[in-house]
Amino acid sequence: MKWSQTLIPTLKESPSEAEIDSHKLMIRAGLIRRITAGAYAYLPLGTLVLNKVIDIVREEMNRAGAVEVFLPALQPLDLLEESGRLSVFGDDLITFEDRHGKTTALGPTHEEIVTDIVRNEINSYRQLPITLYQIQTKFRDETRPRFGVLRSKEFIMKDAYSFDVDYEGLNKSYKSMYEAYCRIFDRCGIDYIVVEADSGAMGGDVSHEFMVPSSVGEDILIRCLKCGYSANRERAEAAPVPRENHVSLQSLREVPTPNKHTIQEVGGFLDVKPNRMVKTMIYISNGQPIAVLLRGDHEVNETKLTKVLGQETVTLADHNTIEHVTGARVGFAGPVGLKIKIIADQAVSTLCNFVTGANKADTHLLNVNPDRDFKIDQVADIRYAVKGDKCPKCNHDLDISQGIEIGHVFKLGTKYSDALKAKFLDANGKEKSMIMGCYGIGVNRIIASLIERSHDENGIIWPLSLTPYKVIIIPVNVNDANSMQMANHIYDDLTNIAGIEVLLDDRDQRPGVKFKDADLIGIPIKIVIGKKFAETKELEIKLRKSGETFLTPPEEMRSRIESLFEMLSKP
RNA sequence: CGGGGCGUAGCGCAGUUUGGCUAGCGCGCCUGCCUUGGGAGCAGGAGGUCGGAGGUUCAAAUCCUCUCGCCCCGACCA
Repeated sequence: MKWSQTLIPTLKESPSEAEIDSHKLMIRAGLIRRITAGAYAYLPLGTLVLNKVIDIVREEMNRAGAVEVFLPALQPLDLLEESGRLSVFGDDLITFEDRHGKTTALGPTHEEIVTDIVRNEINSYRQLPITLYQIQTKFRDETRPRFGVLRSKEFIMKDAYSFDVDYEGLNKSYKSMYEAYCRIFDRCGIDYIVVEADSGAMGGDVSHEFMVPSSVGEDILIRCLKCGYSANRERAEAAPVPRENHVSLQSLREVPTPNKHTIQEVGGFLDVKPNRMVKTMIYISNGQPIAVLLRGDHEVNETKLTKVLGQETVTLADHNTIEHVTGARVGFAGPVGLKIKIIADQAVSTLCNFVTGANKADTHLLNVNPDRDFKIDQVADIRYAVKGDKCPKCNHDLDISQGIEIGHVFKLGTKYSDALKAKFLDANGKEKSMIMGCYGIGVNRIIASLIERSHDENGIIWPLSLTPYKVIIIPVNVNDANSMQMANHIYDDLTNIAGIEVLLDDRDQRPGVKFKDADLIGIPIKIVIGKKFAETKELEIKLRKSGETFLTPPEEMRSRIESLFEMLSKP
C-alpha cells in the first residue's frame, strides 16, 4: 500500500479525550476515531490489525476443532427471560421497540442463542460433543465506557460454546479451549497470566481468566510469585491468619464514642488500629438478617459470602433493619448480645481483645473476645485478600496487581441447558442435559492491551504477528527519481513476489515527519532510501523495537528481510 | 445514578471572572519559494451556527434559564 492512497491520519498532539497510553496512541496513530461515547470507528490501519487478531483467533479455534457460526446481533427478550438473565443484565442490556411494538435486545453475549440452536438441532449423543464459536460485535450499555476500546458499549468478542455428554467431555473441551487461548495470546505476542476466577452464579467448578498485567487494568490479580498461585480478587484465598499467642484476655469495657461510626473515625478517636477492630455488617440471607464479622481493615467478599451461605444472592440490610436488629444507629453494631446468626471471617476468629460497636448509640466496646462475650456460629473465609496476606499454598507473601481481562474460559455445567432444556438422549436412551462450557476473548482488548505493554515515547511497537504492515519503505526524497525508482522496485519485489505487507511512504514530506510517523504507527522494519543510497547504492534497514540498523545492497534486500522476520518472530 | 470538569476552525488551546471595535494563537490544511536523515524556514491564503434553544441588554463566546454532548472520580461491570 502506498501511503498517499490510504487513510492514515496521524496526530502530533494527544487528543484530550484519551487518558491512557494505548488509547492516545490508537488515536494518534490513526487506528481509531471515536464516534460517540463507547463506540469507535476503525480506520484502515486499525482494521488491518483487527483482522490480524481475528485471523489468529479463527485459525486457533479451528485448529482446536471448534466450528464457526455467525449469529444475529438482534435477540428476542424471551430467550433471555427463559434463561433468567434478563434481570441479570438489567440496564446493561440495550433494547429497542420495533414498529410492531415488540422489544428486541442487541446481544450482550450469545449463550441463549447458541443453546437455542443446539437444543433444536441436536438430540442425540451421537451428535456430541460439539463446540461452536463466533466472532461478533456485542452490545452492552456500560455505565461508564472508558479507556477507549478497553471498555466500550460495543465491542468485538470471540465467544465459543461447548456441548458435551458428560463432565469428562467438558473437561476435554475446556482443556482444548484453554490451550487454544494460550496459543492465540502467544501468537499475538502478548504477555499474559492465567488466574483462577470464581464461577459464581454461573455454576460449574472452574473458570480461568487470561489477564494482561497493566496498571490501567480494572481487574485485580492476586498472585504468589514464589509458587505461582494466582487468582482474581473474587476468588483469591489467603492463608489463615494465625491465632495470637500468649495474649491474656482483658475485661470487657464500654466506652463512649460520640458520633463516630466508621472504622476510621472510631479508630482515630480511640487510638486503635483498624486491624484491632471488628466491624459488624448486617446482611439479608434467605430473607433472614445475619451478622457478618470482619476485621476493620478487611472488606467483605460477597461472592465468597454468597457461596458460604449457599444462596443465590445476599444483600446488605437497610438502615431500618439494622436498627431493628442491633437496637442502635448504623455505625454502632457489634456481635455482643445479638440474637441473630453470626458468621465471622477467619481473621476475626483468631483475634483477641478487639473493639466493636456496642449496639448502643455513640458507644463501643473494648476488649471483646469470641466465646467469652459472644458466640460465633460459623467461621469462614469471606473477605478479599489484601496486601500482607500470605499465599494459601506456600505461605509466601501474596502480590497484588492489576490486569486487563482479555479472555475467560468457563465450565458452565448445565445452567443454560437446564434452563433452556437443551437435552439429548444418551446411548441408553436416557434423556440428559448437555454439559456446557463457554469461552470468550475480547478482540479489541487484545489490541489495546498489547499497545499498553508495547510502546515507547515515539509510538506503538507492533509484534510481527499483528502489525498492519511488516515493512515501511521510506524514500527520503520523493523528488529524487533514482530513490523513487528503487523504492518502487523494492516495494514490488517484497509485495508481489515475497507476499509481504509493505507500506510505501510516498508522501512529499520532510524526512523527520516520515520517521516520526513510521515510529508512531509502529511498523517493525523500516527500509530507508536516502543518503547512503546516493553514495553507495546501499539501503538502510532499521528495526523499530531495538533501533538497530543494517546496510544492505538492494539485491540482498529480500533475503535480508526474510531472515529478519525469522529473528523478530522469536519471543 | 452521585460528585467534578469541559464544549470557541480538522487537532490542541487562549479569550468568559469585569458584556464592547473585524473572535485569537500553535499544529494541521491550500498556493508559491526554499529545503530534504528525526515533526524546517519565508510569504500569501482557506477554514468559525463560539455545542443548541430561549432570555436579559443599545450590545452576548462572555450574564440568566433550559437543553444536548464529551471527559474524569465514584457506584456498576454474567
